[in-house]
Amino acid sequence: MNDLSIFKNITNDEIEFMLKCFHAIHMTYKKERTIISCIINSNYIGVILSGTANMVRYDYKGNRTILEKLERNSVFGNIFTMLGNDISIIATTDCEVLLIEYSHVYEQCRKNCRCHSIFTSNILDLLSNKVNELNERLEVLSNRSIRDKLLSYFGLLVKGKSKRSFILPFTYTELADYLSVDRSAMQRELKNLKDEGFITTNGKRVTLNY
Amino acid sequence: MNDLSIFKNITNDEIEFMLKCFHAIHMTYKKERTIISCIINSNYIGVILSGTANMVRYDYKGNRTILEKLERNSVFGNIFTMLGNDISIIATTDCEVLLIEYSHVYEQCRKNCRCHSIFTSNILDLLSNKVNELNERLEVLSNRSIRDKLLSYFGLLVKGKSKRSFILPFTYTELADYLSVDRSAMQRELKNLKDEGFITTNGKRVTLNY
DNA sequence: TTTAGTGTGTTGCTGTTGCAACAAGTTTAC
DNA sequence: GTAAACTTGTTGCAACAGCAACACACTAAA
Repeated sequence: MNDLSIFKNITNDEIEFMLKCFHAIHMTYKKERTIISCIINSNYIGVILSGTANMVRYDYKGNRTILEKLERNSVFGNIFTMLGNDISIIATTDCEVLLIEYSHVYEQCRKNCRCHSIFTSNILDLLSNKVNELNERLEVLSNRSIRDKLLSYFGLLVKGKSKRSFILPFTYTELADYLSVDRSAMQRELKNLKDEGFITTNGKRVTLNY
Repeated sequence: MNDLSIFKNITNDEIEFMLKCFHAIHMTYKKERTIISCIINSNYIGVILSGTANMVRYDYKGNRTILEKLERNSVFGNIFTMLGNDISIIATTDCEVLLIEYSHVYEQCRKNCRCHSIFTSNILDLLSNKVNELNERLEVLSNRSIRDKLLSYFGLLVKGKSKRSFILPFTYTELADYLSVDRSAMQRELKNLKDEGFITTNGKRVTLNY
């Protein structure tokens, strides 16, 4: 458990203690199921322990936007993204999720434990990371053409890596919904990029040749 | 000063003390000037005390994107948005800015003052707000057409208000760069919306008729 | 093993958008 | 008060993107 960002610098013993103190709930969800807190009206933080899920929104036209890909270590909840009628989280494989009521974090617990302040500081780090991710996502979406959206997103996926090659975390259908573009138009543009030699693909493996 | 979100629940006396403790710097910038910290490599938080500014990014094609409109009470800095070679903040009127080194916030000051923990908690609130704003911005940009981007953005501007009317915080040229669309195409779409009776405009005052 | 469902790849058509260009109105600075 | 710089409003044109449709994988369930 202490490999999770939310529990960074906290020992396993402390984590066990905290989970009781915070009344944390351990949930499992089958593939395709909607992950919603059983305590929908309260503020909670969810942590993905295993499996993958997509945070999605459907607009009034029925267009799906994939807001975020969630996997082990990902967090969600109202302090990160308000989940409402239009936004939901769908398990893309079987999932284990930990739910923590946020009120227990705000209200200093009686024992005034050391781990509590570390936990709060971890939440701050997670929030700061979230802001970063959103800024990157914004940079991708602010491109005016599908081509530039693709190249901008691919650029992010190789950032900091030595190889200019990666495995797409999405199906191509999902990718289109992540970039907020029409799938067939995106497919066409991918073909153009391949024909012009900018990229090479092999299934979900993409290599940038520039 | 204690009307500023970053100093919420802190008395003016305490603020004065903190500003010394944090080695805060008070800067002024003339209209059109770039607001950059004189301590560019360190982490700082900037607070706009007066005036307005735009956070902008220029892509490789020279397209400008307005990321955010800043005014009194707005904050910026690396924990919110990494300011680099491509992103900068330009004063749109004369500005007063307060710069606070973030290291002073992390490292608990020797006096272990009450206000310090309130300050940290305020930063957390600001981060959480920032995440919210970014999510809203994302919702606007994820619309596929200019029309839907406009309507989605206008919807945000009247959200929670009783009147379905507002003054645009941007010039129309800036608005196009905020929505990441071509200005003339946007102008054309605004005209369509007016012709179809969805909106009425009078200078920067926009009224929604639905 | 068959079938239903979903992802991938492709194309024609059409409406939308970006670009360039220009005129007219406004603001700012000298 | 005038010139320069910028914003607003408009249009034609060409490129692009969205939509619908279909064929062909591949996967998962019956």
